[in-house]
Amino acid sequence: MIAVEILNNNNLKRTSCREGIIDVVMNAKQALSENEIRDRLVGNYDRTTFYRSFKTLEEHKIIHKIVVDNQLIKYAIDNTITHTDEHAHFYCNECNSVQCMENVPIQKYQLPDGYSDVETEVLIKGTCVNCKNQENN
Amino acid sequence: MIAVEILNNNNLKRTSCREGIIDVVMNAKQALSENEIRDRLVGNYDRTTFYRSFKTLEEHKIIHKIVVDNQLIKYAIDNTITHTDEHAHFYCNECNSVQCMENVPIQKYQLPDGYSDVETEVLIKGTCVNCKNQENN
DNA sequence: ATTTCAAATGCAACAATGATGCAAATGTAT
DNA sequence: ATACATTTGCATCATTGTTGCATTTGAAAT
Repeated sequence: MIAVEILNNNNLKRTSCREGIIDVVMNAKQALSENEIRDRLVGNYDRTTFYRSFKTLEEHKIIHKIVVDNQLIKYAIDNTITHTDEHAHFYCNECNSVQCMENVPIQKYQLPDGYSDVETEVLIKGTCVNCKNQENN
Repeated sequence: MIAVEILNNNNLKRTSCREGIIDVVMNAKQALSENEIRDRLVGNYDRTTFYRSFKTLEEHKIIHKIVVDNQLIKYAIDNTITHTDEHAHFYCNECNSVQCMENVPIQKYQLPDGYSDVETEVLIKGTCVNCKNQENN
């Protein structure tokens, strides 16, 4: 799926800012922060425009936020776009990268009586494979 | 354990702001937002003092943050104080409350080769028992 | 109880971020 | 090509995170 199609499917106007954000996020191997995305965008957009484009894409569940300790915010393409299942996210304490663990499904949690769950977020923190390999050199 | 002991154990000076925050958070049945804690405090403290007290208590792992969608931040007493295991947190989509699910332990996730995990955060979103009961009335 | 000194507070100030109103520019359906 | 609703860019404001510094306070030593 390409950015334009995604916008059309969601009845959103195809503006270069929105298109650019989707392209960058879809092609990234890792989740990216707002600044990382802005740096990779071709055009230069007003802070407000960028902020509103993000908000729109989030509201339409095209991209989603991953928050680490309320400090670091990274964005990734949503499951509904890539047609993958809900998955855990991994945060590397060493290189501060965030990765979608597409092969690590969210497990089911047994809640006390009366509670019903709709969605579960899992953030695993540790050392990623790149940082581990570097240690061995 | 009482607030003064906790401060002593961590080699922190016993100031009324710190003591107050710990008291409020320990006695709360749910995790509280910064404003909810401030409202329940007896004294009136400068914004910076309050902010720095929070930071200190977090750094010493006396209280911990729970973040929901990077919008809502709630605080609760840390596991190391209450001597409970790591547990999932529950966010109620209806009343916006955050509760520590002390009886819902974090499950183990199998990561791809080369990844090592240190800590896992789980946030379950849904409807809490209070809100469910209200629906039936 | 008084003295002493490092630590914490309160205040000013600044940066970053979230948010809104509005005129101008742009996308898209006709 | 035209028309109109949507989006953009700019100004502006609120909130929050952060730091420097003079003053105050907690707690240890006397």
